[in-house]
Amino acid sequence: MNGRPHVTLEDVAQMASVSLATASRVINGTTRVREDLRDRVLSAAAHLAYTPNAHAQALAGASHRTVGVVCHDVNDPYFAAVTHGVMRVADENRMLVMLASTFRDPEKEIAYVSMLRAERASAILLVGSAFEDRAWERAMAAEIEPYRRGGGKVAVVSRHRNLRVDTVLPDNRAGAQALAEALLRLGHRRFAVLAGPRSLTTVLDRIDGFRDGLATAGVELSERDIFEASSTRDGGYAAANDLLAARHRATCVFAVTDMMAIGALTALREAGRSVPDDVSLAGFDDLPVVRDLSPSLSTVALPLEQLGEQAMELALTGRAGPGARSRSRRLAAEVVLRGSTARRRRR
Amino acid sequence: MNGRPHVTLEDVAQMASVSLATASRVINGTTRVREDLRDRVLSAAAHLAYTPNAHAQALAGASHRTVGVVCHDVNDPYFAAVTHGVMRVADENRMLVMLASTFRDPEKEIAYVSMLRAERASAILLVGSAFEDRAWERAMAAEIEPYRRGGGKVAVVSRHRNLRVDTVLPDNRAGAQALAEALLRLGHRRFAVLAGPRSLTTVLDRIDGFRDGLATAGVELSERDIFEASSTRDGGYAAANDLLAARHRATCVFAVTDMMAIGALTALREAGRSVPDDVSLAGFDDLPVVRDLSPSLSTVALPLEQLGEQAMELALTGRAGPGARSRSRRLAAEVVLRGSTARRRRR
DNA sequence: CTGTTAGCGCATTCAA
DNA sequence: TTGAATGCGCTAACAG
Repeated sequence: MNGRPHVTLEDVAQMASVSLATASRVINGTTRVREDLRDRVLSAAAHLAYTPNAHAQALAGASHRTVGVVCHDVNDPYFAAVTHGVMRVADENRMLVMLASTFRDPEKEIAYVSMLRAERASAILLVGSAFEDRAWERAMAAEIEPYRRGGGKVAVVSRHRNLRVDTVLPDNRAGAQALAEALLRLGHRRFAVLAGPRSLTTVLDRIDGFRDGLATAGVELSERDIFEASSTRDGGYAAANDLLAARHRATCVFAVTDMMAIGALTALREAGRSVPDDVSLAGFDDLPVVRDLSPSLSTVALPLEQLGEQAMELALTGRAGPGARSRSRRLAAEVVLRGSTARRRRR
Repeated sequence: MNGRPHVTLEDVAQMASVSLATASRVINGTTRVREDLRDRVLSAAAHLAYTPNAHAQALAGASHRTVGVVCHDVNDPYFAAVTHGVMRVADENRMLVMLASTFRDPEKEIAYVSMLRAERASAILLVGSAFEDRAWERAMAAEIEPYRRGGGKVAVVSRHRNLRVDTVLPDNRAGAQALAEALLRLGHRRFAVLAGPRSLTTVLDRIDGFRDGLATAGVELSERDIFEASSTRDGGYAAANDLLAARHRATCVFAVTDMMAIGALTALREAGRSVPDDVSLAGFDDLPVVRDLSPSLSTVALPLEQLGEQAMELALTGRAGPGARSRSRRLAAEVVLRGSTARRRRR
């Protein structure tokens, strides 16, 4: 910011021939001010196109209406939907959102929290899976704790061990288990999983839940049934091709995220495999677009926008300080069977 | 921000037994400082988990590394992709992005620019179509101009009349025209358009371009061939149903955005119309997901992430002040024919 | 090289 | 009710 200096409250006060204090009072509506003075200040402000300097306000002690949100990738519809929920609540509370996208780089996640801390954001929201990595957890805690000690509120979406903060928890494990049971009911007995990086808690939870569900029918999921790739459309595409190359005999494939399922669907189609006639396919998340695929995708529905809304609400209503007991809201996941899964056919 | 006061540079200086200035120099690396002092400051800072107060820094004159981005809807993949590009460049420059989503409300767009102005964001990016409305244009200009006068940089993606700012311009008109010509070449002569609100410049440009393209073959597009709805998936779904209800005899339908085309595709499928056998369908934008639809969508490809990257670059390299001549970068749009469009069949 | 000091723009005491 | 004065935390002169 250079160029001609900004219009300041001082300028407004001068033009209105009142003191700085009076001008401040008018702008903030804190105290009653004589009608005519008020009018003079207001019209001076309008005339000069005055806008308060949020930095000065923040520094002078007025609380700052900014929240920080850190997600893995804005371009992924999952995060876009959750962020949308966050923004709705932020908007209702006239707050500005500083959104950081880490490009799935754990280091960046910590760096951004640090920047947000510098910005004195009144709350920081971590949206997206934690990383299962002791060093990362420690580094994150080293940022989060002093932040909370300084009065910052923190809320996270998804499970973060060792971070005693308010949490909104999509029920990944139970959802995946219910999905497994539903797929078993369709007659399937041979499964494969297209998984994102096992370093993500979310991925682990979904695999574990799915495995547990299969176990209820005595079906086992071995390491060779799991194809790991990145949690993206291209990851799903690659993982599905790996599965094909391995000549895996699954009659039903579970992709741990809808984005991966979308990539897998195309890979299967390109390989001449019909979904669901040759192989059934299910995802997880229920992104808006999966209903428009053909076949439409069976999946586990998560209330994506609510995830964001509730995290934001927790952050807004949170009592500051690390002393406050951390709250946790669990949101149910629901199995939705659509066209991409079919009853297993006899040969 | 309340709770226990924050750790300040003063605290660090005290703990390191140096002056405030020295501590500042060490933290910012501006000047050489004696080795041992440097170490003492650094270890004190680490020990106290010190983070500079960005507000104080900004107020004291250090330029603020924050940019504001205003888009219509983070949940729409178009904006998500453009924003992704913005974030990439912002990240490379260690800048924080304050992202506002207006929920397609013109009023909010102006309110957010005002807030961003208060935040003294070093640049403001307007992503997404302008509104064709004199009052809106005036109100927006009333925010933008004082902002630029104060040294703020502004860049926009898409055409904004009467806002003399740096612009990144996807070639909507030429793209739509080229699409029309390609569709004519497939033998189509009866067309319909599913359009977003005509209050958006982008929508108008695309319709006009399409009409011009048809005109080259003497094909006219009348008002009755245009079905208007919101620029969303649901809007496309509704518009397609309107078209069906009107028993429109188009052999080819152009949806002005891919999101609308996605909704239309489902509507047509639900109505038992095969795409492209019964009717061809084309969109605009080339969202990543449209390749994974079935049939894959013919569309006009825009370099979405580049749109965001270039806007951000313009803002970063921009000379401040309204005096600076505004620059404009035009990005080409390219027709991509996929499975959703077919040669017109004889009956 | 290091320390002292003067603001940055505002909210908020404290006096009047 | 209004005005004058203080300080928020920091950077950037300036002086030593």
